[in-house]
Amino acid sequence: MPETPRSEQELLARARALAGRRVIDVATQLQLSMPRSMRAGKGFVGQLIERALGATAGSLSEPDFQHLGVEMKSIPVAADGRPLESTYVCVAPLAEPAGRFEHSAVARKLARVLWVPVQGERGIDPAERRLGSAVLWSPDEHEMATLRADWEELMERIALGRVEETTARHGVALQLRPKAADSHARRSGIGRDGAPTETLPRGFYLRASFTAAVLRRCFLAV
DNA sequence: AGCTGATCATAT
DNA sequence: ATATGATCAGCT
Repeated sequence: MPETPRSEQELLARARALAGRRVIDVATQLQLSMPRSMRAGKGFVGQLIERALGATAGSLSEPDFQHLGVEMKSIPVAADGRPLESTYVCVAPLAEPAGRFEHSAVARKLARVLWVPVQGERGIDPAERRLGSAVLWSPDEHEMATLRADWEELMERIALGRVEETTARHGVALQLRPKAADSHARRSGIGRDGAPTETLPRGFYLRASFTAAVLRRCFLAV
């Protein structure tokens, strides 16, 4: 297990040293065996890269590299570099939705992100998928405004007890989607009358259309 | 073909 | 139990 990087530059250098390598080679080096399938190992590649880079936050509600304030996200991409999936950000607070965007978990996690592209096409054997060149990103003014507007809209709906009628169709960049073991999971929330109720746990996700624009901008600058 | 709602594994 | 890491599968 590598030590945690001491600077952003060191983190980026380490991440870029992974570029071009296959998932199975990184796994072998860390003495990890491959899951039977991506269905059975959904988080495997992300956790593999966290280990390879020396992330520290575990399952805490903190950026992966706490001392650097950097969140690492592996992102499955097609041959043309476009993301194939949305990106999970964090759980949505359904019971105590007060607060300002600047202090939200969404804003803290997205303040600085290390994107690590990974070949994600379903036709490629998971073991054979290659890592791409990582990029560091912070939201620009426009991206930040979009994220804030989405967050405020979604949080307002939660606060007003309208989470049940809020779907993944809401939000330009950020969406609210189920985040649970299954559809029977329940979490405290706010009901239509403003009274406490039980509802399906949800998380904030970035739409693939948004991360596509982010990656385009990052790779243009490189 | 893209997207939404559902789901799988692991850490603490 | 609830956070993290995500991808799957079926519908539009």
